[in-house]
Amino acid sequence: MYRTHTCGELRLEHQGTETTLAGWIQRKRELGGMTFVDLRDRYGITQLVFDENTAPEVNEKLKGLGREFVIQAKGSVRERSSKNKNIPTGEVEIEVKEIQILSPSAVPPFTIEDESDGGDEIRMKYRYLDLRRNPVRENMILRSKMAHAIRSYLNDKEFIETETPVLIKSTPEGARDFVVPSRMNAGEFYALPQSPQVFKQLLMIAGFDRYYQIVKCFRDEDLRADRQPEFTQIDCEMAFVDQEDVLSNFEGLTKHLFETMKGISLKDFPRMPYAEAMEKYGSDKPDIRFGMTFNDITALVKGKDFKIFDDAEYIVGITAKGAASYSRKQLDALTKYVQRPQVGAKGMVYVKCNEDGTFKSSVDKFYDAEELQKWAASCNAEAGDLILVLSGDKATTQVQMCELRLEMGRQLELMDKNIFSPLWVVDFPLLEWDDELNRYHAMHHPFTAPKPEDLDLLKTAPGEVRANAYDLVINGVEIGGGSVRIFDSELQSKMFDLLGFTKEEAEAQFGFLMSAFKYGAPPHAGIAFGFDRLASMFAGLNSIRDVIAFPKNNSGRDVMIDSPSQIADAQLDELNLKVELKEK
RNA sequence: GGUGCGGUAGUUCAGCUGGUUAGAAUAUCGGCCUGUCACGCCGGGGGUCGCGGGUUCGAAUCCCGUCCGCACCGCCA
Repeated sequence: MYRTHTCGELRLEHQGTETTLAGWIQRKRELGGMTFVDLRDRYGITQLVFDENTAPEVNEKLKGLGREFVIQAKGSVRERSSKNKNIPTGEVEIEVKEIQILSPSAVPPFTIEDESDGGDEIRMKYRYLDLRRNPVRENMILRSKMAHAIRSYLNDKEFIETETPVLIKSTPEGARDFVVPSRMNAGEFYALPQSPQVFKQLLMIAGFDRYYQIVKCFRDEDLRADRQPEFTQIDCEMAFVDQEDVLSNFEGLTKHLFETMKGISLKDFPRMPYAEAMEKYGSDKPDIRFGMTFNDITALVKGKDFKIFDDAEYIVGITAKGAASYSRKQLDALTKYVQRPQVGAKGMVYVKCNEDGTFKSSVDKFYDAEELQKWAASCNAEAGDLILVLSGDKATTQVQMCELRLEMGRQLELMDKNIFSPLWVVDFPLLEWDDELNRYHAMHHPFTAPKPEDLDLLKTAPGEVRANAYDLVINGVEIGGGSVRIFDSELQSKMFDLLGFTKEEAEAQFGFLMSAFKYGAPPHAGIAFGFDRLASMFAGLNSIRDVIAFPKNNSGRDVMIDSPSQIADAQLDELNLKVELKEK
């Protein structure tokens, strides 16, 4: 037996107990005649004492020990003469009678402490050491508990957890696929799933009624703090339901998670049509922790000889409460911010609504106080507020203003990490025009059902057709999305047709689904949540890397195991492959 | 594919308008220390200043290229 107790459980009531502990040496404090050793495991830290009463050979053994050695210590629990109130085991210590080195340790490359001296790069290279640190491990425990809570909630509601294959078929729609060569089928490749989409629909046709899976998905696209090439989804599908059933079920799940994980009870989630989100926030994932919504002032400001506005398709203002005191320097910095290539605005117009009722704007030459008063009225600005205006073509300007609004939200500290403002964005467009391909592509995916009332538009104005598709957005983060699916093979054919598939292509890629629809497909709908994003949000972190045990870096590399890597010629040979890199 | 920031001791960083032997903290090693718990005190060792090229009498510092990391844009049905 390696241990009788963990390093986190001994208390004053254990006084006199003979115990055996095992763990890592957190720290050694040598005071000459006596030495304290903090022994650490997942559960806590217990202090070991060595002094003149300790056997000489034990004290001798102690000399060679350093940080992160794994040792076993036998001894008795006693009350400390000077207690440490900061840790739960701080009232006791172990009077050590015997120690054994279970495993020595080299000096670790960074300190294994809550506030490590190590930067991201080295901690990722030695992730197994990083995971020893409390904050990192706690994130993983949080994730584990969330997964448990999700499973138990969905199991209680009769959802069947079903595994779907990881080696599937590549499809041209959507993100790039990761592919896996097949040895037994020379020259052919599996693809890793971007989502188990078609399988869960087939499970509905199979009559499972309710399916879920906490499942790895794969997308071969560039990474971000909130995007990894392999990530985890809470994937769900329900039969004989409409949009409302899905929203209420998963609003329920979300509330349950906030309640059990964070003790927060959320009010009912507002619903916002996509069109409204774009008009008011310039984004399909608005952060509604704060207002500062868009005000379209296009009609109001045109015709005053200000050429930039006269030439613009769309002119939009937001009101930053209490920001009239912004200095010239701050305003210049804001202008610079929107001019960065990432945002890409040409310039920014401001209007200070001064406390004394006067106005100071960057366009005083063109607009007098009377005009600016109208702007203020339009933008709900009062004395002391600052109006910021961007202009240009509508779609671009909306995106730019969205960035500016978020930046102002940050500057004015309106984005409290401890406040959670969820909403459902609904009525997404079914299709989106793709300039490159010169055709429509599915905004969500090709299996999404158009709204019945918009069906007639499919032929005349496909871009205006709305879908029964929905996203869950919390604090400006897209947590998940889903849709009501097509369950009619004819409509599905029509969709593939609209998306530029020939009959043959549709048959080759999704023939199995089309035939399945012929054998009694129930109406069904589903949703998928980004589990990593949800976990990072619950942990109060911005990067999903922090809630993934072994994440990949910006370039999609695992710097610890050093993957991806080349494979042996023999392996290539078995796969009937020859690697010849294209010239750049 | 693009933009920005960064790469200096094991680690985190300072130094960067060119000029002595490249510093600090921490880690590490040695000595002293019987109630520490970020122990304390004294001392030591530790550097391919990412890499390559250029400018210069002289480059961590300036220029060009390149690699790597992070954030973002494009991309992510």
